Amino acid sequence: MPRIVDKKEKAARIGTAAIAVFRRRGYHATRMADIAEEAGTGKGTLYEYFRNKEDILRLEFERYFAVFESGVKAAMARADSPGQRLFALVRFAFDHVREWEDHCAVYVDYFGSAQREDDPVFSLATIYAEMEDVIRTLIEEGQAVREIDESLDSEATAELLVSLFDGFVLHGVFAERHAQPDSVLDAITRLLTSGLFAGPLQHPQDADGGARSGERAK
Amino acid sequence: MPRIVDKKEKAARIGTAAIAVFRRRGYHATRMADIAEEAGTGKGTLYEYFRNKEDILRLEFERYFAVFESGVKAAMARADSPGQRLFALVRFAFDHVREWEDHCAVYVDYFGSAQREDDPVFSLATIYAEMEDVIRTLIEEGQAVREIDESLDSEATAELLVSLFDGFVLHGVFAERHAQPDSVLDAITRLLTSGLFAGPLQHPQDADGGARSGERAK
Amino acid sequence: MPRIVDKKEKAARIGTAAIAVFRRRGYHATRMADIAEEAGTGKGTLYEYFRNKEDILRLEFERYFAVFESGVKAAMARADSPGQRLFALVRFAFDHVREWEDHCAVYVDYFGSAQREDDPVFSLATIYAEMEDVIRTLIEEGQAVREIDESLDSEATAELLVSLFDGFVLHGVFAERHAQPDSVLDAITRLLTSGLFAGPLQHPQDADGGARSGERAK
Amino acid sequence: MPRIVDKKEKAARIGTAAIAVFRRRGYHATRMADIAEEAGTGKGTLYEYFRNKEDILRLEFERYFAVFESGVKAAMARADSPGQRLFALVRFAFDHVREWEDHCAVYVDYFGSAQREDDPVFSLATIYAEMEDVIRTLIEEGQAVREIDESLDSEATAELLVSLFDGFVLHGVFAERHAQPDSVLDAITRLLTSGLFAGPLQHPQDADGGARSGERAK
DNA sequence: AATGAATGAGTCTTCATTCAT
DNA sequence: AATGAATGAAGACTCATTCAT
Repeated sequence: MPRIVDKKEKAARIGTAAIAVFRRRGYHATRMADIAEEAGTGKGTLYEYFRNKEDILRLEFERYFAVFESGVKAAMARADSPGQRLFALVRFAFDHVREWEDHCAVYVDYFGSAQREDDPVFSLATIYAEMEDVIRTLIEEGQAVREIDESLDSEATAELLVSLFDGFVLHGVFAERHAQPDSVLDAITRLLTSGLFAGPLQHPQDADGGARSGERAK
Repeated sequence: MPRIVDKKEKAARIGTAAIAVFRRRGYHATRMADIAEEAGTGKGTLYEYFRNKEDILRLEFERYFAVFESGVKAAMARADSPGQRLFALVRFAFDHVREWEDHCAVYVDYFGSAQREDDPVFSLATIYAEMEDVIRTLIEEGQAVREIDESLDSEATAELLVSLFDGFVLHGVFAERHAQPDSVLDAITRLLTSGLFAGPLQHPQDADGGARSGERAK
Repeated sequence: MPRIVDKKEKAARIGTAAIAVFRRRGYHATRMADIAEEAGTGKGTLYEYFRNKEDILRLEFERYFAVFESGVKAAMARADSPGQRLFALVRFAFDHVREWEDHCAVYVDYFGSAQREDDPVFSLATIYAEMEDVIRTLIEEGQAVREIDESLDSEATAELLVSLFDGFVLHGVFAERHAQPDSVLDAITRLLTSGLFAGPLQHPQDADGGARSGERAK
Repeated sequence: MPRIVDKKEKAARIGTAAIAVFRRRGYHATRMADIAEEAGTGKGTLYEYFRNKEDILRLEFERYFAVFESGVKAAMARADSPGQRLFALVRFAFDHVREWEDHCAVYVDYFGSAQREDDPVFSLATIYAEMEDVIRTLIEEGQAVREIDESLDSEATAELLVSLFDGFVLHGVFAERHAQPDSVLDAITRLLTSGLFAGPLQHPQDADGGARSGERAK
């Protein structure tokens, strides 16, 4: 008999509004009043749907991540070889990030300062570790069937790919993108496929003493 | 005269202390009192050397960036071809980042939320744009002398490289690194040189309708 | 007509529920939502029966006090001499308090902080003054018929008895009672009847200068 | 080199101011701003000396209680027999309460609602239990040397005395005192010494069925 | 009549910054 | 020059009360 509301939908509206403001002003600079205003409600109403400021972010993150996870699964299910699955995974991840750009920017902001390794759902470290594991396995499977170059260090390459992904996200936050995102994706494809150089590169001798270098170039 | 040396040194001590605490607790969570304690001074003293909290970060950033810039110049001066200069630049950047890891982590934290396009010294966007410009030019020069594959989109690839760099930084902040940093650098070298795959990859047909895809793969 | 019965009964249910929660959590810490939950209604419903939070307490207090007043009258009507009326009054008061223990505890809580001398029904000061008046009169009547020791200061003794009563209440709130309430009542009876000591007590000389003491002991 | 302050003294000033305002407005209704104003400082300053609102009360309570405890010891040391020690204790307690009237009123307010049995320093129940123990022991010692009537129930009487004390405090909070406090103290002395009545009282027959009564009167 | 969703006034608490010493 | 005591602006959060349904 009181007002009837779709609680889920209203929570979603608030969550979306919050992400928008977080993106605009940054998580820390955002006041609850800002979120309320953006969502078109009173301050108190926010607390009917979320326990506190951090909780709004957490719940949005869970939503974001659930979509990501199921998307990854679907994308990989459509591919037939380890290498193609790897490709599908990379492609999906980059597309997903572009679609959830605001969320990503906010997570960089938020996780950039807070290490909360206690909460596994909210722990980027855990999520990254899982991602790297999946990728590493794909690389190794690809190597087993000679689809991927056997000389690759699978662990390092997995980390590299996740880093590349992170960089793509971060770049969208820090810098204005000048090139078309599509063309950057093409460049990534190109890079993964055949590297940058036209032919074997003549490597420079390490001039700084080579302390950290070793036998890096082939 | 000795006064001046003292001043500089004390400012440096405070700056270093601040970065250390920022890294540990995050910029926002760090209180001036924390910095003072870490630096072994009183709170009030901080304001003898810096205008405010943000100023401490800004000045450290300038120091970081000055070293970076001169290092880039030196590294490039030692190489003889555009491709090698590009390589030298990438190598130096990654080494530099590892050496200034705390600073980088703090910048991710700080710039992750604040967009201050007003202040050109403090604007990552500007700095990134410059970096990308240098890299793009190198790529184009490399292409002119057929050292670098002419089919590369120089702008997109420049952005990609900077992103890769960002990702490397970010990953150190967000995730624990599992692979040795050196082996990741090797993987990067490897990737730049010849891509991931053993031979031409058979690309999957895009199953999701290809809305965003176009003719991405060659 | 049945509506009216319902109304009264529901108000009573809410009032009882409120007292129970007030007792458990304290008046200030109790939220209207708690009362609603305890009463098995919605929050809004409370306001159909009471103007506000304080009003719930006020109305319960009036109910409590009405029962007390009529009980006092009945008890005194059954006794035949001033001294016996005094005894009956004391006995009834203590019994009443034990029966309405939760109410009493809540009043201590509530009146402990709020002085609202504006509302005479709700003013403990007024009620106490009346009680003391009744007792003082009884004492004086008892003294007139030589039933009560004439050397007693009737006003001070009246206040003492009310204080003793208060203390009994308060003690139930503050401390866990260790002795059986019945045995405490017995001790009170005993005390009123013949004091503590076996014979005349040799009073100590006041060593602290006796500023406040004077010739207190006979 | 910064402003030099007697931290102890300033904390004391704030504590005293706080008690005064708590007394006037009640603990719950008092805002930190009120305390600050009364103490003649800014709001923030309060937090330099106390962790939070409750802490102000807690620390004042500890001060109050320390004085009480040492006073009790001193008073009892000056008396030579159990009965006289009991008297000295009672006298001191009542005097102390009058001197610390504001504190007592505030404690009634505060403890009236909050049961915090977790915190042993702040637990009235513990303190009361200790007091009752001391008194009970005194009574029993007095009985052993036939100074105190052996028919007394020592536990119940101890509780009664503490209750009487409580009541005296509470009465000062709830009601305006009409009789002179000194004369109430005299009445207490009188009561303890020889009860209220001139001779053996003819007890009324319990008319209410006597469910709770038993053989209370002699 | 009954309800609980909505609200914003009100409060504690934090902390960057100032400034007397 | 160095300090830390003082401060108040600012912000998260609570909860009595209102009111649309």
